[in-house]
Amino acid sequence: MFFGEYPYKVDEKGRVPLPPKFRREMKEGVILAKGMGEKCITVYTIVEWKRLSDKLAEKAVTPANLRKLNRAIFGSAFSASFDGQGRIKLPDPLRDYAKIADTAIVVGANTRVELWSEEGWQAEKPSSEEQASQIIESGV
Amino acid sequence: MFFGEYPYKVDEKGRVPLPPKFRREMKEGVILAKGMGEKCITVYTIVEWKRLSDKLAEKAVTPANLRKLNRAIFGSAFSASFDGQGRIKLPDPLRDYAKIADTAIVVGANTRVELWSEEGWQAEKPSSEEQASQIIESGV
DNA sequence: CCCTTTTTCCCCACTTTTCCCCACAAACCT
DNA sequence: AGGTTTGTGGGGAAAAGTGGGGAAAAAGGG
Repeated sequence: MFFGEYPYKVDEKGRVPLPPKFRREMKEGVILAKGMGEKCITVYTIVEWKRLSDKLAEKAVTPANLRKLNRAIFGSAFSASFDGQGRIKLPDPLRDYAKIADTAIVVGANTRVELWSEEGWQAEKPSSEEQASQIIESGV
Repeated sequence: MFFGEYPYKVDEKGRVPLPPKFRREMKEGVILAKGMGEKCITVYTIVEWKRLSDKLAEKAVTPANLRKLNRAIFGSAFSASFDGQGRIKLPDPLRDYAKIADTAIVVGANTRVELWSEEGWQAEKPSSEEQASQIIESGV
């Protein structure tokens, strides 16, 4: 379970730390992929990634469909592991996609972790909060 | 069950005590999150947090919806535990959000606890009392 | 195919923050 | 009144954030 919002520096080598609490649930490394729909990088634990890709595969009705799906999902995914300081290297294609320059906002989103550029996060946050408050006001 | 209203100092390290009576129901630590709608910090027991987040997740109708919800709810939540003196460290993003400077008003609100800035609480209290008396007058 | 250049990865180093512990004074309870 | 609990402050050890050097591996060009 991942919580919270943490700003981290991305150094010249493209490395970003994740919070120690997150690392402890990611000992076997992580899968980095494009955020679905959103301009961010999604960080999956290995088990979460397996669950997701299995679930998607079930949904593909035709073989051609499945091939396209696999291409899209696996084509933009990279595995990564931590260096001695708890950092991962962001693959350039993903870093470009999310427009992350020298600061990354690490956001815990329950089963997943997301990496945002400062600007991207400033834009997304209100929209997510809006969505959330609608659901909350509809009665909890 | 949490009662009452207590002012506490926030020290230079961002630590706030909770009343001993509250602590005793929070031995396994707490989850701090943004007040929903209000500019305060909400303190949940672990079980209360689980109940809330599960309930919210049920309400999401689409995957995109659920992603935004998780982002908003979990992204602004932090886990915390008590030091030897019964204090917790307020995460900077939440402290900023609630505009808590050097004094926090700790308010017991039945299943939850809230942390307010002095000014925020002065503004909110009359509005809550007003609302409450309307509900009470409508028949208890 | 080999040599050069670039990238990756592991290690070390420094600074800041966090967390755990101790200390004291005020309040409370009996 | 005396002992216990609680509010408040701070010191110091440990952990985390940040930056960089250099060997190994990969890529690219002649």
